[in-house]
Amino acid sequence: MRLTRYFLPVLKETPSEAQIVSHRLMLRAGMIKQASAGIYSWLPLGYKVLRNLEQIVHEEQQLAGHIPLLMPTLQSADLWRESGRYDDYGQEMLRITDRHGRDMLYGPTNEELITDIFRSSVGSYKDLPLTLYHIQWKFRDEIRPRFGVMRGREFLMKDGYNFDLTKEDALHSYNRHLVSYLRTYERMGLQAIPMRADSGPIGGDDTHEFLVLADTGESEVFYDSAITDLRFGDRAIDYDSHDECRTVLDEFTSRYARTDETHVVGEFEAQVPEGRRRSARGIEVGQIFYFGIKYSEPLGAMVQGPDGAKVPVHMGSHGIGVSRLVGAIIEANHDDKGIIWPEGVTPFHAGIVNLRQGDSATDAACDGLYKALTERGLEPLYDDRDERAGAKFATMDLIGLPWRITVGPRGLEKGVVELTSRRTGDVEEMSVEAAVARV
RNA sequence: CGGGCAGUAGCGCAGCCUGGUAGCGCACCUGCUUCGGGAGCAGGGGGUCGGAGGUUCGAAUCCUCUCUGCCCGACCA
Repeated sequence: MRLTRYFLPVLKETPSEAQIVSHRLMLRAGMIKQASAGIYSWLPLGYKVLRNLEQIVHEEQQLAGHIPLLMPTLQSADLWRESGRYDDYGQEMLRITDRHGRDMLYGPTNEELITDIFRSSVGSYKDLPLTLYHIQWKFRDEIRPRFGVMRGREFLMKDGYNFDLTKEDALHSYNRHLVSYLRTYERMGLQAIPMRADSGPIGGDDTHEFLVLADTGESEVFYDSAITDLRFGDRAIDYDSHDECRTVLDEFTSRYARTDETHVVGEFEAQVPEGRRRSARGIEVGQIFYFGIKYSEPLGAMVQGPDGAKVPVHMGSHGIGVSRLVGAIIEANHDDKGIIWPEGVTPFHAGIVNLRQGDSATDAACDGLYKALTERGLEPLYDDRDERAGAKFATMDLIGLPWRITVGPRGLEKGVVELTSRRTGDVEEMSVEAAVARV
C-alpha cells in the first residue's frame, strides 16, 4: 500500500480523553475513532489488525475441529425468557423494542441462540461431539466504559459452544479449548496465562480466564512466577486425544495462578515458595467454561443416547475478546515512540521510507523494493509522501511495523538501503535484495 | 449510581474571575526555498465558543436547566 493512497490519520498530539497507553496509541496511529461512549469505528489500520486477529482465531479454531457459523447481533427476548436470563442479566443488557412492540436485545452472549440452533437440528448422540463458534459483535451496556477498546460497550468476541454426550467428553472439550487458546495467544505474540477464575453470570462448575500481564490490567492476579517460563511452542498436538490435551492442561494449570476473585492467601503461601510468589495486574483476554446442563436442560437441548433415552447434552462455552486483544497486544508491545507489532499480527510487514520523493533513482529503487516484497507475498507500506524524513520516521515508529527499509540517494550511491528493526532499533546497511530476503 | 473534572477550528490549548467584533500552536490550502530524524519564510481557509432558557444595550464570559466526555469508587469480558 502506498501511503498517499491510504487513509492513515495519525495524530501528533494525544486526544485528551485517552488515559492508558494502548488507547492513546490507537488514537494517534489512526486505528480507531470513538463514535460514542464505549463504541468505536475501526479505521483502516485498526481494522487490518482486527482482521488479522480474527484470521488467527479462525485458523486455530478450525485446527481444533471447531466449526464456524454466524449468529445475529439482535436477538429475540423470548429465548432469554426461556432460559431465565432475561431478568437476571440486568441493566447491562441493551433492550430494544421493534415496531411491532416485540422485545429484542443486542446480544451480550449467545448461549440461548446456539442452544436453540442445536435443539432444532440435533437429536442423536451420533451427531456429537459438536463445537460451533462464531466471531461476532457483542454489546454489554457497561456503566462506565473506558480504556478505549479494552473496555468498550460494543466489542468483537469469538464465542464458541461445545455439545457433548457426557461430562467426560465435555471436559475434554474444555481441555481442548485451553490448548487451542494457548496456541492462539502465542501466535499473537502474547503470553496469556490461564488462571482459575470466577464464573460470573455465565455460570458453571469449571472455568479459567486467560490473562496477559500488564500494569494497566483491570484484574489483580496472584501466581507462581515459574508459570511465566511455560511455552506451548511448536509442539504437535492431537486435539482428539483426551490424554494429550489433559497433559497440556495439567502442565499449564498445575501451578498457582488465580485472579483476586478466587485467590486464597493460605493456599498461595502453602503452594508457592516465597521467592516465586507474584502479585500483578492482568488483562483478561479470554475465558473458558464448563457448565454442564445449565442451558441444555431448561432449553430442552436433548439427544437420544444409545439406550434410546433422551438426555440433556453437556455444554461449555469459550470466549476470546478479539477487539480487546488489539489493546492488550499494544499494552504488552510498545515503547515511548509507539506501537511495536508482533510479526503475527502486524498490519503491514514492512515500511518503505523514500527519503527523496521525486528523485528518479530513489523513486525507482523504492518501486522495485515494493514489487519485490509484494512478490514474496509480503505487504509493504510505502511512505511515498513528499515529506521530510523525520516525519516519515515518526509515523513508522508510531504505527510500529516490524521492519523499516529506508531508501535514499546517499545510500543508493553505495548500493545499499537501511534495514531497521522496530523492536531492537538495530540499523543495518545492505543491498535491496538482502533487505527483501530478511524481512 | 455516588464523588470529582472538562466541553472554544481536525488535534492540543488560552480567553471566562473583572461581559464590549473569537485567539495561539500543530494539522490543512497556495507559493517559494528546503530535504538523511516531526523544515523555513510569506500568504490563506476553517469555529452559531456542546445545547436550551434567562439576566443585560450587549454573553464564550454571569445565572438556571440539560446533553456529552474523562477520572476515582461500586459493577463488569
